[in-house]
Amino acid sequence: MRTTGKVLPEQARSHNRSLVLQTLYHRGEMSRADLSRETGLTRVTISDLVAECIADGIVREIGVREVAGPGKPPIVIDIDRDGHQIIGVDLSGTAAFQGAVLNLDGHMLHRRTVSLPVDADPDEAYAAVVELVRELIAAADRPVLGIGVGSPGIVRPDGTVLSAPNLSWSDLPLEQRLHDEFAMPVLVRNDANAAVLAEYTFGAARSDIMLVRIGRGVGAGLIAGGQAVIGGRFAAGEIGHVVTGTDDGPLCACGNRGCLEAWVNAPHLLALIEADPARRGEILAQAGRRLGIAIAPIVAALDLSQVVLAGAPELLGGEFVEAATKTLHTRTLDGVFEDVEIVLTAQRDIVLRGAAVMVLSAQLGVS
Amino acid sequence: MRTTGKVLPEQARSHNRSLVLQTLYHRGEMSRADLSRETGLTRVTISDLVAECIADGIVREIGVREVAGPGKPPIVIDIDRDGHQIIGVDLSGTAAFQGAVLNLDGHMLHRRTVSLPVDADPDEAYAAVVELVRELIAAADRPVLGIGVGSPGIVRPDGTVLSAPNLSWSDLPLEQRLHDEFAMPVLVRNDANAAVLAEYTFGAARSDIMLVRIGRGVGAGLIAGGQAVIGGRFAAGEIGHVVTGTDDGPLCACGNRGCLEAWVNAPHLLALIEADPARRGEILAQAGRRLGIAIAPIVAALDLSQVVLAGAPELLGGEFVEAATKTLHTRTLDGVFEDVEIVLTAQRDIVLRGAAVMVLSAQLGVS
DNA sequence: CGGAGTTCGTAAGGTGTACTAACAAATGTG
DNA sequence: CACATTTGTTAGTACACCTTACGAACTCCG
Repeated sequence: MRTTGKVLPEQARSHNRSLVLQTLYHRGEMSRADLSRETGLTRVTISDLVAECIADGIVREIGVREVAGPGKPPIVIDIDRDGHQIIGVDLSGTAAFQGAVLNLDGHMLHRRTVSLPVDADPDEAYAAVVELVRELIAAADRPVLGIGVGSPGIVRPDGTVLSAPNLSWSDLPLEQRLHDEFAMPVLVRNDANAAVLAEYTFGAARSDIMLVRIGRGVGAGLIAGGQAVIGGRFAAGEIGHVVTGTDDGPLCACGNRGCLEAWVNAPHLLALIEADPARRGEILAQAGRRLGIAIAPIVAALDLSQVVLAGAPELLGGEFVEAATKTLHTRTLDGVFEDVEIVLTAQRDIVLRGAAVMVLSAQLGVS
Repeated sequence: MRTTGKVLPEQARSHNRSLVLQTLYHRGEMSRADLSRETGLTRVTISDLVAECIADGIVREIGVREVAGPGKPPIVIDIDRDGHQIIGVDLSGTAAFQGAVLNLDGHMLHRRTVSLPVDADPDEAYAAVVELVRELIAAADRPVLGIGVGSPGIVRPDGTVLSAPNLSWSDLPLEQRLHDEFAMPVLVRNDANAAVLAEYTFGAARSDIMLVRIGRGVGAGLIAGGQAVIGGRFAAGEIGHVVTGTDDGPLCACGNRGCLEAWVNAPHLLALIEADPARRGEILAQAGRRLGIAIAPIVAALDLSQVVLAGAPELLGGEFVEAATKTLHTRTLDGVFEDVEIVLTAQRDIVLRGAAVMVLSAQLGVS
């Protein structure tokens, strides 16, 4: 694969520092000697790296571990999970923006919401984001590590929102403008990409997963081989308007017929169920089958271990996920893909927590 | 993303060495000063790295460039593209195995073939591979950099063929056994993965592509963000038995109906055309549409820039690729995926050349 | 035609990173 | 209580890349 760029000793050091933090983050409290065994770096190097992290206030010494057996008792250290805080923002709501102050573990400490006027113009929407972030920074009671934002639409890796129809944004350098405004690290990414990061970091750690968000629209975030998939046009995961099946289907807002989003969007399903409550199970199963049809080629092509759904559990939880799983299995090769799971995420506020992971990853190298 | 492992200074050096070779490989002849500007490393470091590569016989000084302008004329250096040779092997044929000796540019210097008895048992098939490699090594007239093998079936990253039904192989540690046999670097990978590497290295350099091989079977190799996609079960690209469409379809060898492979495999298309030559165009267009249906979700999910087809050009070249492209565009979101191309590869012997790239990549860090 | 300026490649010495070797501190074991 | 074991630190070494400086070879211009 293409070599990316030169590596200087300094960068190697920061890589090893990230390795230490990553290990501490996921394994929890441990001694320097444990870290040395875990990472393969020598105790001397670990001591040096840890001293640096302690000086930065990222790591702290907990105390001495009482241990049976010979030898000097180890000093237990850990990430100082409450020493810094992260601002997470979710712009995917239709009527309001959600925000939260989180600790480094991704736990929500304070929540804020700003409602968005109907048909808000781009500047109003931006002003609402700024107001939300300002409130959150005021609510934070520890140094803030950075601001993570999950935005709908297509977002460039530099945090420019190329197009977000719901917010009437196009080519908005949101990350840059928020950075200028608040003078701290800012990361802006697509909402579904943020969500899959949360699942990857806080959920069962598979290295190949797809997370499908089903709400008013449908969008996915993908991780392949432990790497987020971005795409050449930064539009990876935009599967909402893939035509699903060869038998026509409902009319979609985009003008086509049979788009996945037209089949399975939440308001559509709720309307169908309200019109005929008795057929609820059948309606949900039909929608689940359509999801299975759409994702089967993706699961096979990427050899995904797991597909995670995020959306209203009362819609997606029962007949929907069962029908989707069954359809996925009947439409892919037996013996290889028969153990692929479709599950609902256990995470609440998955975009907010994903936005926090973005900051963790960029600032500490942890995810 | 998960940090992979510790980085020692020695590894940083080998990374930078690969960067130098990579740059030289793709840009061709240039001076040390050019390399310094291109890579960002200083002239001093470049001189050091280049000296090491020259000592290893990988790089050579070509001569002094005649140049207009002031300053000392540069000494032009380049990869010694004919100083070493690579053995490439393609096991995807049904009646015979193909092999070749290639130079570092991927040009074929000598070809060999061994025919495979019908219903060969696993040991006979393995013996045929050994014989082929032995002949190729004898034919090579420069030091051999390594042996690359593209095998059908599911291949683990360590070169163990987990299952290759056509060859009756299962859990065959082919890479290890060939390494024991020939005492030189050996790389065994899936044939479609090898093919996409060839396309990536020698074709137009997009960083997100899928290559679909259509012959007796259908298989794909994927590169996302410049990284080969492997998959949790090492089965990425196994899209042959994805059911395509919701209107039944032809019976597949696997027992299902409507698999992509059942729709578009070459013998099937040839049989249909022979039965009714007048409908040739219609038959090919129908098959192309099925391919478009199957890959549309994959293109959208990964945001691929290009889908490359490898197979018989007389089948895939005309109506097939046109219908596939049109279907892909009508089934994905307009304005985002409308410029995705489906093209036939310009490469001949793409698996052989991909096998050579595997060796280049492993030994020199070049791809 | 000779000096100034430019570019290339190399040499010498400095900085940063991780390593090995060795040691003090704190504990369990015979 | 001597000894082994484990932890964390100190001292010195190896390595990679850097900055600075210089000789070589060429062009340009007075």
